[in-house]
Amino acid sequence: MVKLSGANARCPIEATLDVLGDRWSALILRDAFYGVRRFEGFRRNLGISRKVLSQRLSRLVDSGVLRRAPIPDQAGQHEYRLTPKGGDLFPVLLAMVRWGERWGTSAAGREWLRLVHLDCGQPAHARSVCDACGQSLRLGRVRALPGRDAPPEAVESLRRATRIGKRQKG
Amino acid sequence: MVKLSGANARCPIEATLDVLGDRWSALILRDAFYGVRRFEGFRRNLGISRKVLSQRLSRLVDSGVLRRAPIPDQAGQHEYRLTPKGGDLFPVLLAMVRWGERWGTSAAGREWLRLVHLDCGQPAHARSVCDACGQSLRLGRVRALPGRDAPPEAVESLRRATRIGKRQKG
DNA sequence: ATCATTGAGTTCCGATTAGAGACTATATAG
DNA sequence: CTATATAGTCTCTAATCGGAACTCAATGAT
Repeated sequence: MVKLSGANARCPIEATLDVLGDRWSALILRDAFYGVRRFEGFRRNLGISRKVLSQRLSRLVDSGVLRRAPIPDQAGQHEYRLTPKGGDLFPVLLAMVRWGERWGTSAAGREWLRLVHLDCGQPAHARSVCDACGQSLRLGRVRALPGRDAPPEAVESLRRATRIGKRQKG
Repeated sequence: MVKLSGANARCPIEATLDVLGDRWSALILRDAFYGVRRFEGFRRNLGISRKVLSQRLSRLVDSGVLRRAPIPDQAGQHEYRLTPKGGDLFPVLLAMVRWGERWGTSAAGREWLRLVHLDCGQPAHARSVCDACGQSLRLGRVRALPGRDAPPEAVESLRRATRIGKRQKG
């Protein structure tokens, strides 16, 4: 599952999944947003094996969302911090929080996590709005089209999406 | 990676990852948003093996984000459609698109996918705003605290997050 | 009526990956 | 000089993946 899928490798969602599409990587980033920075911190919080944690951290550093920085006055030790590229994943995590609060198993009425928006003091519930008009982006009101630089395979995929199996007889 | 992590299983992000935390599941949902509905449609678009596709679809149906519906006048055939629970994952996908467009490998200036917001006719770029005050939710301006119903382990995790390894000497 | 095709899976196999746990290396504390 | 914490690496077994072949039902073509 590490391999990219060739022609689709540039689809923006797949690009994001290269970083977040693995459960452990996503959880590590979640913890990074919570403020965890050190190897042992991630390990204890997540209960992940050292081997896998080591691999995932390396991969996250390689892909530029975390950076491995030495700790001053603490020779030989270092910490993993979010880069701007990594911090920009915040909206994805927020959207996940939102969904989990609404639909997660036995989430009904439960408050596991309290995110507070410091600018207004209210609980931070994320809403997706259109950057251009400011209105909520709702599923039937957004149309997906192949972009200017979509490879032919992708154009075909998108065009084929609704048609497969509809058995166009004529 | 299928197992839930015990005490943390109710964290809303983990609840979301139970559905989206596997690359194939995420890609299947992406295709579902594009309009793909049938087994062979997913298979051809994704190049996924039949076995894994079958497993993933079953899991997505079991978790309630897709529903398996018979096709009228097409005996024995059926299609997979997003449920309201599944459709509500749209903001997560939109946030992923946004990140991939900004940071994906060689995404610079490329337009692979064109999402159009039908309400305003402009390209649909998602922005995360606070449901309460309407302002953008930015990383440093959101504080994570244990919620009312957080289990003790989670409280400790969140409290420990920034402290591990800081070697509190006193 | 028979044969081929398509849709939707299931089964088997070899290769990859995950997780548990032991081992290592370095630095600090006592 | 020994014990402990940090940050890994190594080994072994068990689960999982992709690919290919096989199944089975419903059409479509001859």
